Amino acid sequence: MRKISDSTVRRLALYLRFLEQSAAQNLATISSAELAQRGGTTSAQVRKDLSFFGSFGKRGLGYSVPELSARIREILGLKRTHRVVLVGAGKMGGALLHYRGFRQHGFDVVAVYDKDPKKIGTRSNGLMVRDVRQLEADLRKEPTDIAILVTPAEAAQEVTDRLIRAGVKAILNFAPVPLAVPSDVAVQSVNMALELETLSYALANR
Amino acid sequence: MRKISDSTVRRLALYLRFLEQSAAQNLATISSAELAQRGGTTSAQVRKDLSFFGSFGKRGLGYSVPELSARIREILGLKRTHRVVLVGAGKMGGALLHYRGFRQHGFDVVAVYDKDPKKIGTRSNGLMVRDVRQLEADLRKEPTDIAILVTPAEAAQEVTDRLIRAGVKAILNFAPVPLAVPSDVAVQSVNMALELETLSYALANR
DNA sequence: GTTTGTGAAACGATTCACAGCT
DNA sequence: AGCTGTGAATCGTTTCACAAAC
Repeated sequence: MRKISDSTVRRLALYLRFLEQSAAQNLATISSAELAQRGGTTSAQVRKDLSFFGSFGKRGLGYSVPELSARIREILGLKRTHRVVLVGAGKMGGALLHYRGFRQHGFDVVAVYDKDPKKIGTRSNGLMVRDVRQLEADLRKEPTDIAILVTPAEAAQEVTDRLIRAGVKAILNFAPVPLAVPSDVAVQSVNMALELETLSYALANR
Repeated sequence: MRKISDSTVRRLALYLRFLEQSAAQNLATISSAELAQRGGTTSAQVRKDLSFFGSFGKRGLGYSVPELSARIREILGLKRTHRVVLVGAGKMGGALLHYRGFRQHGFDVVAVYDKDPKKIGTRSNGLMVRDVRQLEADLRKEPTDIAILVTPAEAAQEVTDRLIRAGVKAILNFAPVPLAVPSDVAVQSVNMALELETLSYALANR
């Protein structure tokens, strides 16, 4: 398949949000202009993004809300739920475990790992924290291809290596370091201090 | 000043991380190639990024680590500490409050707000949770231009409007909705379910 | 000899604008 | 008449490649 840009993929996910809202309001159709407005982009951009994958609209009418939702969910691989493991049972890990948005969007956190013996065995949101050394054995029994990494910086690469050995193919990284991974593994990093620094730049240059 | 792209600014913040690590190892100079490698980019990209702001290197030698650090900190507006207010004292807000990376990089969370009377008055990491309705009055006394927004989706826009009225000029948004803000206010959004969806796309298209 | 700084070239993403359906 | 789908034009970013500085 033709290479699709990361920004196109992110916008598709955004469009899907608006489509879900529109569905909740029982709207049957939506135009590229309406989708664009809510996503802070242009109607041409919306149509171009969709055109990479097919032509889903009706000229003169717009897009069928349920049909376009289904198509985008298919494109993004969201027609099934995804099992997710979380590594790092600190404050941040615990907060993410309670975040309802994951489950709502089809991402099931099925296990939590840590290496601190004080945390292993404790319960959080219905899950018992397991020893990170069990990771490979557990995933051999129940393959899982998405992990959320919420360890301190020092442990991040080591845990990443372990996750990859266990067959994980996608990592959402909250540790403030870049991860080295083979090219068939996808990583999305969220670096919170970095986000604040870009805001600092914006403030300094008004 | 010439418009600098968001990706350039993010990379500068990344370079700064590596420079800090290099400084900790007492390295005196660093080449664009070394900076590039750690940041997952190319030496030409590093030099181009820096060239928008001046010429900081020595040909044949590279860049002085302390000098380049200082320059980037200046460019990003990081030569002073920034006061930050946090709105939303839920699990996620609490986790962010304990995140040491903010303070380490010069961002001081000075107050936490919530609208839930059950949370107001409780203490978290040395800060008492205040009523969000005090926001305007508090910021009038102590102006603060960065806010971290960690409310549920429903409250996000209302709180944003309040923050803007209180003079906040930059918002790090963890609520899963786009925020409408005037053009002189900067927003960086972190949408965790969206990040997982881009990973799902990557998994579906290997 | 090494590495920067930077125009020029290549590439990629966005916007334009309009023909083609409904 | 209204809105999509899409080539063509535009705009912005990245990469190339080399002269200049050390």
